[in-house]
Amino acid sequence: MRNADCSRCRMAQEATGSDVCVTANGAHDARVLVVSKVPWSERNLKEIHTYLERAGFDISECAFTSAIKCRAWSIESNKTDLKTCKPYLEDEIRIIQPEVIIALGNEALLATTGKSGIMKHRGVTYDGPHGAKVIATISPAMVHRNPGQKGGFEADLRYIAAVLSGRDLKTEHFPEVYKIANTKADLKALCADLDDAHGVSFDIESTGFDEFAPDARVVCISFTLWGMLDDEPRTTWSLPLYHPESVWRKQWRSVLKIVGKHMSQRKRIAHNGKFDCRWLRQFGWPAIDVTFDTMLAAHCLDENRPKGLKPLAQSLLGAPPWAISTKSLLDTPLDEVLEYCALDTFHAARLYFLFRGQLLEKQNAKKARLFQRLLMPAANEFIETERHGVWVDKPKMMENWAIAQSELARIDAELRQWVPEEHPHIKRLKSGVVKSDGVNFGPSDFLRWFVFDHLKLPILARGKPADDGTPGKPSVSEAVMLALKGRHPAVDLLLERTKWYKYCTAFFSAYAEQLDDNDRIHTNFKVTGTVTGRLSSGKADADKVTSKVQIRGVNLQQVPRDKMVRGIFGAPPGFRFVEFDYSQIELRIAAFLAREHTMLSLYNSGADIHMSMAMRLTGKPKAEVSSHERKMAKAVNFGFLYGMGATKFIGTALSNYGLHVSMEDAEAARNAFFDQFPELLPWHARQRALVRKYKRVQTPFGRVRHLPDIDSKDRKVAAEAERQAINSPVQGFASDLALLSFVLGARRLRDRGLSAFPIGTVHDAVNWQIPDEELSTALPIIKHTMENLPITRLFGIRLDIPIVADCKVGTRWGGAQELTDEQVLNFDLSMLEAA
DNA sequence: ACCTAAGGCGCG
DNA sequence: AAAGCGCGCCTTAGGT
Repeated sequence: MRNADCSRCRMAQEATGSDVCVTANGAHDARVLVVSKVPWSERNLKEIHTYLERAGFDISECAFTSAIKCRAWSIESNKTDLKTCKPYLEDEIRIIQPEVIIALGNEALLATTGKSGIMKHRGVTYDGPHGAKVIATISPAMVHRNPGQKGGFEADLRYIAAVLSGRDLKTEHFPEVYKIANTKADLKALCADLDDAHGVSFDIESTGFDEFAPDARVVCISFTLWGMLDDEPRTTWSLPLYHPESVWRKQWRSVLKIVGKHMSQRKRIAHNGKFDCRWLRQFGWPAIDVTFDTMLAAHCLDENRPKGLKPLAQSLLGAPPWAISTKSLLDTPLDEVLEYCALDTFHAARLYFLFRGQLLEKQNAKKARLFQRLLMPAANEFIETERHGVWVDKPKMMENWAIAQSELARIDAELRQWVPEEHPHIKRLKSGVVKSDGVNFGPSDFLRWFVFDHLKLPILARGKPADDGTPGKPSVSEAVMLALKGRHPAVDLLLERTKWYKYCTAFFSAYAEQLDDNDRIHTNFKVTGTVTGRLSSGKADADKVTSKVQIRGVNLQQVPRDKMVRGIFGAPPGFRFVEFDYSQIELRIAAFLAREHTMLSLYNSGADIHMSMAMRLTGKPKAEVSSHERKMAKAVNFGFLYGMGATKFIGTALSNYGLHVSMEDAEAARNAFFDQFPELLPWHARQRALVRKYKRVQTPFGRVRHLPDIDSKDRKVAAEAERQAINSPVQGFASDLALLSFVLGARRLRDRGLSAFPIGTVHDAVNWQIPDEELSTALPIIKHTMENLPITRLFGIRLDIPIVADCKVGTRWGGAQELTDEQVLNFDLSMLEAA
């Protein structure tokens, strides 16, 4: 069967000797044949052995081969090569007669099943050649390129091992009792079951991400139920709603409302329930929230792991993969959709029992408290916040957008006068006709040609070198352009262009797209979005829906401070936009954690650390330091605080101030910072020692940052983990204080019967929409809440630093008026300057 | 038609 | 020898 003289494919022309037509390695009566794309190297073979053994395989039952038969280094194989080699592979399969073929990667999948699309087909069993079953997963090479895939890869292998053991995994991981509510009697029974249940996990399938879209529909809903004494799910129900085959299609809204009246169980569980609750409230449910969100729990227990329901169920419960076959739910047979949704709730319920158990363990007591007292309430509070969204001054937005566009056009026209008629980036058809003039003043290869080849300006920085060592492309970043400023008029224009370009593409156009009929933009806040505990904001979670529609998100945390942009967000007539932000919260917390007494006393005396740095750097007296210069000094202070070295400082000084700082001066500035605050370096050392010992650090509330990289042999990687160990407790604690302010502030305003509501958080600030007549009541409540958080009662923490929240009020976010403490406490509308 | 990485930049 | 931290989004470039 091996043809040592084979020359059919292009690979064979380069390969010699034993590299030509490589045959299977391993037992020739193997039960399992592992197929990769290209022939196995010793190292790869060793690696896959380890993976397989860990997953429960018996290596003596495995053989290893490849879809491409010849080993060649410089030639990339293609589909034709796969076809050419296929007879050899099929011969091998015929002779070995494996029970199961594991196809690693898309090429192996294609060669064994004829199917393509590894992410879609992974974990599914297909009939392969000569009676063998084929199950595919991703290739180890992909895991190398993208380490985040490792967990899923290992879960797939464990699943295949379980299939091989002859167990019926689908039945093992399927609800014991599964019912579909198709008749009125069923509906009645479902409601009765819901009333009797102690706990329920629920999940919807929807037609999209946006519950406010005119065509938004709930396709179905599922529930998994259990009783008070159960420690596993008992019954799972699926209720078809808006689906072409659904008996309830015409009355889906009223049917949904009926079941919504039976949701008073003690325990309500969902995976990212914020999404489902938002939709359900939109379609008539009362304000149901979730008592235990499995995504939040997963994140709280281990912030580094993937948080999707499927990866969690597969890796932690050993569940077989489940997915929906086609893109649109409405085109998928109803039974499949219902079963898919049912499995979601079933596995969410099982994850609940698992995570609840873990959170009840003694060593997780602090995490459990954080979860119960902060994360769950915050996620539930965001349901209404996201439904409210933020108001936008639409005419103003259109006006500013038009200005940005015309500025951009003006600059582009001016820049074009330096572009010659002929240049290497003109794109021509074969006929010679110009297809495109190739001019692109964005960070493109054209711009690199324009700046460095055509204008002959010097290359000041390069991008990352390629794997083969070829140098990176010349950088056209703002810092480089700033350094070239004045060398050519085009450089100045390019610097000006960046801002307008960004405003048009990233901001105004996205805002316009997202505006609803009430001139509001609804953004998504992810409570599990970061490793430190900060929130992230932007696009909706892609996990929920199998729609392919590209939806841009609006990130409320990166709105430019420029009044031109921030000034279009605000409150509609009769309301005010209010921003409360914690003053220098991270520095205060660093002072608290480091026990840095100089810094602590500075806060009591009201000194401005950033201003002193700005004066030092610019050599100007206080009165002459601009707000921009102070902001840059802030970056320097934070840089040193979190471990920045002198070299980076030189770079910052150059790109931010255009200042050429010598190494000695840089060292001096750094030394001055740490001399001023002598307790900081010992604190850095303590954090480094902590992370080296425990591989993790935590905030006072018990939020944990795991840093396994601390054991890396790469010093750079380990040093990064050390700096993260310094930063994370500060950043995490600061964001938890803001999050608690958001939760308690919203709750207290509601308890007072006010209609004011929070719009969202921006790391150390909370924004609110408040009716004019409520300002005098609401402002003092919010300020008092933020400055006197009950963290001793809730988390057993006592802070000995003053915490200060500054207040800005306006009709718009940008340009809002700062109020003094006195004005906040004794507010009167007449205090506000005319807009 | 899709995917990923990297560069760049908005925010804190 | 060299090393601020944390995000999301857009584009380009290069790939299957």
